[in-house]
Amino acid sequence: MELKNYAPSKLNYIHQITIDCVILGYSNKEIKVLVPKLIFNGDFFALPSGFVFQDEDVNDAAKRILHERTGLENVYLEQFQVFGQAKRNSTTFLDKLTALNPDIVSDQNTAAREHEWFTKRFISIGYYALVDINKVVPQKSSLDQSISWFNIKDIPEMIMDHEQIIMEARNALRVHLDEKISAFKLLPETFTIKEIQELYETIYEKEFVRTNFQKKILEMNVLERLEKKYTGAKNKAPYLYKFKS
Amino acid sequence: MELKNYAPSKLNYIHQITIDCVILGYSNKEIKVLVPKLIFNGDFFALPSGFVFQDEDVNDAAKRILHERTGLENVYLEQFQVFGQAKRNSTTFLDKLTALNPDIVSDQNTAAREHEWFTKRFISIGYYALVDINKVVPQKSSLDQSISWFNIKDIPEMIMDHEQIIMEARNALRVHLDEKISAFKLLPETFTIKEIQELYETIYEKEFVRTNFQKKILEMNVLERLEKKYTGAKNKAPYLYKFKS
DNA sequence: ACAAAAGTGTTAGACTTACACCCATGA
DNA sequence: TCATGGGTGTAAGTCTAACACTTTTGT
Repeated sequence: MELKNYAPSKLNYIHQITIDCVILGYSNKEIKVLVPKLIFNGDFFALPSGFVFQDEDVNDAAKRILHERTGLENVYLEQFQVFGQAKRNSTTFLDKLTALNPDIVSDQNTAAREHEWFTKRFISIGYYALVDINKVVPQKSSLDQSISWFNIKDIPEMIMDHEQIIMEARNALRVHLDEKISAFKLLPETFTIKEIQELYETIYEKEFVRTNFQKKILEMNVLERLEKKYTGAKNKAPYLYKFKS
Repeated sequence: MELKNYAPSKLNYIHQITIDCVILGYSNKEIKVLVPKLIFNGDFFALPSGFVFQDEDVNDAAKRILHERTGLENVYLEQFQVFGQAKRNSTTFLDKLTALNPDIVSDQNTAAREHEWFTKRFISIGYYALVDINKVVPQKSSLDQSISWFNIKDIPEMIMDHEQIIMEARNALRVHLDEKISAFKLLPETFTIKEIQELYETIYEKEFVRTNFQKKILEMNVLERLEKKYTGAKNKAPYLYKFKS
């Protein structure tokens, strides 16, 4: 494969800044991260990333990158940390990449220019996004071979410090969860209290007492009670709720 | 005045990234911010700022900038937010500056190069620092006419969005205060509980009940009780404390 | 009627808040 | 001995955690 059509150095981007998005979803009592696998030979996994155009707000760049991979707009998105270590460059990654992909660039001009772009040290601005996993149709970028959801507890080896970025995103989420719960979009439109509880238990990796959890959530006053949900199970049907808007 | 000796474009800095430091101190029941006034004609106030060297950690750059202005090392320093609006450039500031300072650069090469450096759009990484105001001997940089402490409630008009950056720093401090007991970095080596209380009241702009505050602080288990402090006042002498290390 | 799960109520303990009280200090 | 402010104790109120009780569902 060739990089002809991927030449960030030609575009009007700010240099040495990347945006890395940790896109979080929830299903099956697991927090999932949307992780692309790159097209190159060798198993390279990298967070959905991108650059900032000269005339673009940083937050808008993050929204754009998120939209490209998920097709979603109006997603909950939060800038949580800057990763700015000096040795934070792609050299190791690129060495491995070019060793495994000798034919990666044929045109020497492109090679030199893109090599210069990519071997520079990057400062990364970390964002995390919370999405309704059922609404997302993951989109590959031109550099992606595939893109899929991974359990956050079972992330493959990733390039550079991307595993650390994911873990810091989870820490930030834990800190913010309660105070911003109604903004969160990890659940479908309607849901039962049990489902919220399972979500909380997954995020914090601990269990909550059912009856107290129910009260705590209801007393937050952010839920609107809807009809009951009859599943056919031989027990009392739970109410459905949605977030007040 | 001339800019001959200040030519960031010549140095090996990362482009389009600045670090802005909100240096916070405390005295006289006021939170103070260390604000330099620039050497140019016209009243230009700007946060202590700087750039990141190619081979330098972002956090280290912040420490360096802080050290330059305060002479202090091992200061409490926290990265709190990235300011990344696209229209966040110095154009307005530079227009005003050059209008008021027509002789600012004599050498046309320098002028052009530095102009290009400064008119680009910058992404700023905001840090706040908490310092013992008595230990700081504020240092002017080569661009500063003066540097002094301002009550955070009485900040002069500043360039670009620097006033907003200060307010966001205060918000971040309020959120972090208890959990990181960072407040103690604002006090001298030894202090009374009354002094901590006044500090808290200043930061949160609200009053606390003396007796309960005392208990809360002592129960944090981070203070070591020292000798009494005899001031000559005709009342019981309070204990001095220091922060356990 | 029964098991299972949802929803509500109740009680003990922990933590907060308000304030009473005593103590040390210097005039 | 008095006024002042520091330090401690206590009682009421609020919040939290554990769990008992009641309700609803389908077999």
